[in-house]
Amino acid sequence: MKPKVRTLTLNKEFKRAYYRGKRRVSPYFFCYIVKNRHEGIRYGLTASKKLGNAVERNRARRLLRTAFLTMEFREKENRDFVFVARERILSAKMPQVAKAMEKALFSPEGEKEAPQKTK
RNA sequence: UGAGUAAGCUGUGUGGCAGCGUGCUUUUGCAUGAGGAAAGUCCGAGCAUCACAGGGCAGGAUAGCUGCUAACGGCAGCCGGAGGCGACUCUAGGGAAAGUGCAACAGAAAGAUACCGCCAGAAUUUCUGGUAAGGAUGGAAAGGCGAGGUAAGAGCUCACCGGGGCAGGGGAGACCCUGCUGCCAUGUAAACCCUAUCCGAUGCAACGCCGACUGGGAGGGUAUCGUUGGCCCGACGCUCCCGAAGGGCGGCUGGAGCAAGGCGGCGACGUCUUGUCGAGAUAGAUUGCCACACCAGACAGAACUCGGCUUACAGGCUUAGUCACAAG
RNA sequence: CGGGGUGUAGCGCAGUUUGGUAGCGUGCUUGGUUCGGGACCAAGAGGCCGUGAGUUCGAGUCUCAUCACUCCGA
Repeated sequence: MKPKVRTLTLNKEFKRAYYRGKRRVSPYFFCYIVKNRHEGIRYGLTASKKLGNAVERNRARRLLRTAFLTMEFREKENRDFVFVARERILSAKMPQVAKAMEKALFSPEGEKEAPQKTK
């Protein structure tokens, strides 16, 4: 029922998302969305060392992956998603993360263009 | 009953639905799926590639003895030392008469001497000689303490204690015991150093195979170079780089393996029999929801594999000694 | 997987080799100078040397363990 979802692996693809992508913010993660050509839906997960030890990083990635795979997409969509975990996700539960992701991905059309960087 | 010591075990469990990795079946399922530290990467090995006639220097590591082990800087038992009433715990524990260095300040003096003092002589407030018993300084002051002895003193002599040497005895050895002799040289080697033993280098991103020379690249750069283009993405060029870096497969999990029992040993451990197969990912797999139980779940996630060490850790459980009090 | 470096006053750094007194610049406080401020001059405060053990008479310094940050190679 769902199309096969590929993962992003190359450093190049992540950097492209950071430079070109649209940035969404949530208390639990950042999300970079960028269009691609004919690749379908792809996603990449990032949990930095600042987040905690290996157990906590694994948990953050698991929550994001499980939440992402339950999302429903249109048939012929070509997009890359890159998620960067934030610290608060460690104290979150699954329904909260799923709700936040739904809001970040499908909500308002008036999507912000990579909002003001603090620097 | 209270206090305290040592050793070890466990590390949420069960069920349902959905989902993930691997293997086998094949399109439906079945089996299996993180730890005692998987961690830190501090040691030791296996394995792989390269180098290599033999030896030495340099450099590094270790440091009581005997054993265990594939090996070790690990472990066991014992010896010496330190702490504790005790159970017990801790211990980098070779060499300072091979040599060099250092010991601030204080103190007269830091292994060499006389400041005060004491005694003797000259001399009349100083000099000479003797003296380490006393004072003072210091972490350390002429082996310690008592008696004899002396002008005053001193291992000068003696008893005890301590240290060195020699002899005898015990022990596998470290070392211990006894006797004799007879007191000159402090500390520091986690200062240089000396002695003994050990160490070739690199690490699974090792290494092997497939695929490629009309050249190839699926690598890096360029959000600020060029072409295409209104702009963005993208493609091609450009430039840097590679000589297979990328990809696929092997290496990759059956091993100094694990469990139970017997035998040998104080023990570390060895050996025999029987049984058993318990992750193998490659951006990296264990989760989500529900139910029940327990006073409620800590530290924490395999990345080639083992043996140790070190560090982190909620709660629970077991065993063996000790001391104090009370009762028998 | 492997190999290094750093941690000292609010901030930036010496001192560690060769163990005994912890210093420099800037900032801070007080006083002077000026009508006032700045600059300048003088004086002063501020440090359990990342943490914990050990060696030593004595440790910022030597040894071991540990924590944090950071760099390099494959």
